[in-house]
Amino acid sequence: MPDETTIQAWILLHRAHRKLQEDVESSLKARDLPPLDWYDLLLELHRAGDSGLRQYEIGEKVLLNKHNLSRLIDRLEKKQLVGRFACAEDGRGNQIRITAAGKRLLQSMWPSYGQAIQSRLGDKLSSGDIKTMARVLGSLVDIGDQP
Amino acid sequence: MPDETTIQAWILLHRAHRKLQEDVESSLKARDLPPLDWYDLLLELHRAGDSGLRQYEIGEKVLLNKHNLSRLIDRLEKKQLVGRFACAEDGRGNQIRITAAGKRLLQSMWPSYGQAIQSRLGDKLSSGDIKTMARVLGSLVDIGDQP
DNA sequence: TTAATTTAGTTGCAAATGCAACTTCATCGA
DNA sequence: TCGATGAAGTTGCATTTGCAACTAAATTAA
Repeated sequence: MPDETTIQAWILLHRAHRKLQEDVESSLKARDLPPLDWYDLLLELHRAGDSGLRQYEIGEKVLLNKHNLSRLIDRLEKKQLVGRFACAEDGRGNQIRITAAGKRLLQSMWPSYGQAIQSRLGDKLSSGDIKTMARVLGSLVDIGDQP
Repeated sequence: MPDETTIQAWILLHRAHRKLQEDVESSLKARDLPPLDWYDLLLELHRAGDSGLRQYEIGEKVLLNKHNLSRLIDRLEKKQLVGRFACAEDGRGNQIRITAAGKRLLQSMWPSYGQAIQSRLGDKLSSGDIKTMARVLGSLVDIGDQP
């Protein structure tokens, strides 16, 4: 059973996440920009370059399950921000690629998004604490799923 | 604008949260137990004692906005886990109090919940890292909302 | 005191999420 | 080589969330 500090850390992970998420989300919305998920996904595709990514690869990166991802991509595709293309190696799957409009959106979101991150996180913590936070959370994410 | 580490910390906050949340949530569901939010809310009410809490007080604690909280309480009330009572001091509001059944549920959830937290968090990090994580995240949550 | 503004909470509606079932294609083992 | 099993995505349906508008009571201001 977890000790008090572990419980506290768990609860704070929730609350910190919820608070920052809502803050940043609402500052995007105030500028009529799409939600965070869109940015996340487009950024991964942008980084992936011209070959794009398979859906399951995106899912692994952004930790989104396949049915929600499928519908998220539906929305982005409808706005012409990404494209679905048949996959040569695997007839079941498809390659997802970012479009020029997708890249433009990415760029146009960054000023607001970056500023929100900076004011909610960067300005609130010392750079040492930020580094520590990244290290500790990173080890939680990277660790496999062995029970 | 945020530096690379800050961006990384931000992204990892999301992914760590999502991963742990889904893990724990699914291990509750596997035992036919209600979701995390229920536990959170019931725990706050339990801690608050016999006088209960106003809805807005709960909202501040669990960082839930009022309309979602209102409906969360609807669900708990329907299951007789909490009760809504008229508030003497303020005719608009109501006091929320946990019922005996609510306390029983809290107890029955703890073994699964606690174990999930321990295996996902407690066992993965050193106790020093957990303490650090609690401290850093805590400072993010506590800090007020000055822009 | 009365009118204007805020605050607590609720509700209707649209959008997003979770779950389970389904289709289609790959792959593995006999 | 073929049949069973599994993986990649999609979709229907129920639940949950977010947004905006609403009611009702408290607070403030004139």
